[in-house]
This record gives sequence, structure tokens and C-alpha cells, in this order.
Amino acid sequence: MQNWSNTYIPTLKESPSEAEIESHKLLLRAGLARKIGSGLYAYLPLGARVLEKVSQICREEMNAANACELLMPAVVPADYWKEGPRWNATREIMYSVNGAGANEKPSEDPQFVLGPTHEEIITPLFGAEAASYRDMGRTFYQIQTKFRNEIRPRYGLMRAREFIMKDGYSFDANDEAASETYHRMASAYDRFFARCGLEFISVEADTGVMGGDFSHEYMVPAEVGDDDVVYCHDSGYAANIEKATSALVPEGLADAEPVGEMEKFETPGVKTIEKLAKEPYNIPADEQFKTLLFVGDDKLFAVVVRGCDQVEEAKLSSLGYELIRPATVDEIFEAMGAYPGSLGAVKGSFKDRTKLDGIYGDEAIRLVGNGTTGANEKAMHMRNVNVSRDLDIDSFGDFRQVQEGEPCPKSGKPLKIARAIEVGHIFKLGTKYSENEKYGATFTDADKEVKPAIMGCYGIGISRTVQAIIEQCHDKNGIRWPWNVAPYHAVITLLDPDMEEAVTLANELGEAMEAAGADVLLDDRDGRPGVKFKDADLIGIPLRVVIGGRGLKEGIVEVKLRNGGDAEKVALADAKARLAEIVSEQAKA
RNA sequence: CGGGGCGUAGCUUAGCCUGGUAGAGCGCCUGGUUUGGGACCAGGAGGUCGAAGGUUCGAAUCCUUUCGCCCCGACCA
Repeated sequence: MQNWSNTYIPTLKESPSEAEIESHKLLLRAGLARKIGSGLYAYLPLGARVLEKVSQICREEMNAANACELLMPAVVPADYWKEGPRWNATREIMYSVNGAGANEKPSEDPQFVLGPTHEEIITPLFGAEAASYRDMGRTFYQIQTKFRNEIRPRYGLMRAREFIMKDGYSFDANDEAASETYHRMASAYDRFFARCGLEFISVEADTGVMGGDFSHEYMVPAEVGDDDVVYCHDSGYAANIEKATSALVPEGLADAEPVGEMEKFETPGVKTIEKLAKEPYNIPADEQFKTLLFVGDDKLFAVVVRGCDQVEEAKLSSLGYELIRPATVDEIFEAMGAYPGSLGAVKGSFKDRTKLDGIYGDEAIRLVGNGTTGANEKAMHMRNVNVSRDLDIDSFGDFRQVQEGEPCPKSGKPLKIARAIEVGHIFKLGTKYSENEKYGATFTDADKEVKPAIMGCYGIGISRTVQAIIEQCHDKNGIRWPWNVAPYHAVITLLDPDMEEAVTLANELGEAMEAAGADVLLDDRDGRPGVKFKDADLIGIPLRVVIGGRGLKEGIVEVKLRNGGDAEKVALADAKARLAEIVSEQAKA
């Protein structure tokens, strides 16, 4: 049993101005954490307990799924990364160090990096030992502090520069085994987030810099999330918007018949889709072609989508470039002879077509017949433009962002979009890391052939999960911790700490609850009842037992669930048994 | 990195426009009265006004620079 006066729970009546969203305010107000710098937090005793609870649930589920815990260094030699496949792609997010003290070397070239994740370490670590197919079928995990130079840390623990992550890595001998591992991890994730008391969905996700075959993200629906999730209740389809598709373009769609000759027309001052959609032109956005230029690995390329569509940059990774960025206006002018607002992909209208490594058309532009697009000349557009007759498209693909209401690819019903917080991400990686010869993660199979291990990797943002729980579980009075992750399960609010009889009873009831499996906090502070009630609500302990002189005279204590309705008056004689009963009920639920 | 905002006591902030050497609420300390939903009375401590430079007789206030923080965007496993 923890006496309140022996721990440190600095609650705040008002929230510091740095916090904008509820979970961030409550993180500070309930005395869970304090900011040390932007995106850097110290966990106070209550926050540390919640982290430990969440970590422990994670361990239990990982162990149950046959993963084994290990611990790798957070500071790793940069060479491990330099030898890997994504040094250039991830450098920007990595903190680096060049030794320390007398050994410090001033250099652009870092000697060590602070690990943002550990594929680059675990692969050679395990690869050096593993030799046979008999060594495969292993999954490792660790719970560790990670470092990422987030461009803009925000919302407290939600997007921090230093955060606690569970990262797991699997090595399998063949594709079937790897898929089996992936699904076993997916079920472990389902159980983990459910035990944390979260409402969540798993969605198909883009693999990003990580690479790999396929992946799922675990998302907690919340207004303040950084991601958009596309979903359909009827079919169960759910995907990150970066990945989501729709049945907007029917299969086997034939090109629209051209109805007239293409012609150039004057559009003075028109540089946006919106202006062309208004008087005097009145050309709807979905009858316009939008041409955007990007640079992929130093090569310029163009993407054409409908005027009403947004390019989804994540989908451009299917084009095979490693690093993609929007082109600058100068780069655009060199190839097109015009600036954004007047661009088009009509055959023969380019200043220098050879500067374009490719022109890629989104499939949905085939829905447009006799459209309008820029003429690559200032204040000029072209109309009656038809895709296959007039546009210079090298290949088609899915490059657009799905919009709400489009038909679900599975059920055809309208898709919905919601904001969500990403708390977990699993990838079936394939051999991206293991096939790297420097990492040596190969093995000799039963057929005597040497093969790279099939890998998977599995992340959970432990500290982010804590804040996601607060975001989802709170009311106007404070946090409402789900039982399993609560820093304490029960708080005994001792209204008269000077009354010997009350103290004795508090200790007895506390011990009874502990015996039933609860972590108990005893509010033994001097102070007015109102303050104690407010604090108990704010820090969100699920079960509250009030012991006061008034109740003792009546022969009762008062028992109340933070989530539930009215307080229950329990006769002193029944109190131990009743509390033990509530504790086991809550633990089971 | 672009745009916007803010730095005054532990927290929330007034004062800044129009220069005259800092005020409140909460919290904290002492004493008293209180004691079942953030009590009341009396007294008290606590601020180089983020930092540096400049203008001025005089700067929290005006100017310049700089640092930090927050928000939007870009970006983001």
C-alpha cells in the first residue's frame, strides 16, 4: 500500500499553457510527467507506474506469442546503419554523436547514432549466429527508449523526440512461416491493445521507408490523431489513407470517346483549378487534369491526376524511386517551359521532354473525357484533351488520395474517413535487411541452399499508447484509467487521518484489496475532503473507498467506481468481502 | 524550413499600444476559525519582467539581435 504523502503526485488546478489537447493537459495536471524540453519528458512516479503497467502487459503478450525479450544498446556505431539499406533515407531523423570527452571528434560524419529503431542491429546480431534453418522461426523484442529528431514534436508524449517503444523482429526460413509469425504477432497486438482498454482498429498501411511486403497499423480513433483512416463497416475494410484504394474506377473501363479536336484557349490570370472551375470558364475540377512534378533520386518526373484529386505521395513509392520530393519551380520550368498553374502533359507541349524521367497517370484520369489542362504556356490552357489520344503518359497507376464517400473496394458502400493515433505498426519485411551481405542473416536450408531469412518487424509506441489511453479515457474531471493500466487500482480517501479508528480501518481494507490483487494508494494527507476528491478524480484511480468520521458513525464506508454511477454504502462488517469482490470483478472485466 | 503567437513568482495571468522602476488569482509558509466535492480571516515569503545589446535622464514597455516554447503548414516507420 502506498501512502500518498510518501510518493510525489504534483497535481495542478490549471493546465500549463504549453498543453493544447486534453490528454496532454491531463498528463501534466495529474502529475504524470513534466516537460524537460520540446518533445522531451520526465516521467513522475505516477507516469512511471503507468508505463510499467503497459510495458508489462506488452511483455506478457509478446512472451505468449513466442517472442523473447532482449536489450540492445540505444547508442549504436553509425557503421551498422551505413552498411544498411536506408542510411540516406533516415539520416535526417537520427540524432548522432561523435564520441565523448577526449575522444570526441568534430566531424560531419557521425561516429554513433541514437537508435530510432533496431533492424540494423538485430539483423547482423542474429545473422552472425544463425546458420541453419533450424535456427529460424525466432522472434525477438525489446522495450527501450528510441530517439527521433521529429521535425515538429507536439502534443506531449504523442510525438516526442525521445519515446519508449517496444520493437520486435522475426526471422523465418520461408514465406509461409513468416506469414504465420506475422499473424501471430497481429493477434498478440489485438490482445495487447484490448487489455490496455483501448478502442482501436487495425488498418492496412503503407510500408514507407521501412520497406517490405505488407503491413498493418494499429489505430486509436481520436480527433487529435496524425493519420487519416479509411474504413467501411460493412466489409471491414480499413486502411491508412496513404494506402487506401476505392472502387472509383470500374474495372475494364474503356477510354471516353473524343468528341472534338483539342484546342488552346486564353486563360489570363488563371493559376488554380478553382479559378478554372468558376466563371467564365465553368470547367468542373473533375474535368480538369492536374500535372505535378516531383524529383525522385535526382530525376524529374510528372504525375497527372484529376483536378479534384490530391496526389498521395506515399503511393509514389511504387515508382521505384528511393527519395521523392516536390520539384522546385526552377526545375519545373526547365522541363515544362512554364510554372505551376499552367502545367500540362499534352504530347509535344513540353519545353524539354527529355528532362522528364517519366510521366505517370493516375487511373482515375481515364474517367475524364474531353478534359482541360495547362498548355505549358503562361495564361493558356487546352480543352478537349483526351487521355490516350492527347496525353503523354508512360504508365498508369494508383497515385491519388481516396476521398470520403467513394465506393469501398470490397463492398461498394461509401467509405468513411476518421482521424486516428497510430500506436502500433507491424511489417512483413521480407529480405530487405537479411539479404544485405554485410549483415549475414542467411541460413542453409534443408535443401542445402543458402537463403536470406524472411523478416518481420513489429513496433508499439509504449509512451504514445499511454497518452492515447488518456485521450480516449477521460471526462471533465480527469483521467479514467482502465483497470489494467491504472497506476493504482484503488485509492482510499481517508478524510480524517487523525482518527485512529479510521486509520486502522483504512489499513485493513487496503490489505484486503491488496490480497485480492489490487494496487492501493492511501490518501493520508491532511487536507479538506474536496481537495482529496478532486485529486482522486483527476488522477483517475478506478476504485475509490471513502473512510470518514461521518461514515464511521453510521457504520459504513463509501465505495465508488470512477467510471460508474452512484456511490455504494457498505456496512463495515461487509466491507472487506465486498471490496475483494469488486476488485476481482474489475480485474476480470 | 515557411507562416503565426507567446516568454512577467511554482501555475494562470494584468501591465506593453501611450516609457517613470511590477499587480492579481491559485499554490506555498505562520497563526486562528473550519472540515463529505478544489474553505475563510489575518499576517508573510517569493520576480535581475527569457538573454544580450541599443535609444533615453529613465525601459517589462520602444529598436536590434539571440535563445526557448506553443500552434498551423511542410515533414514524419
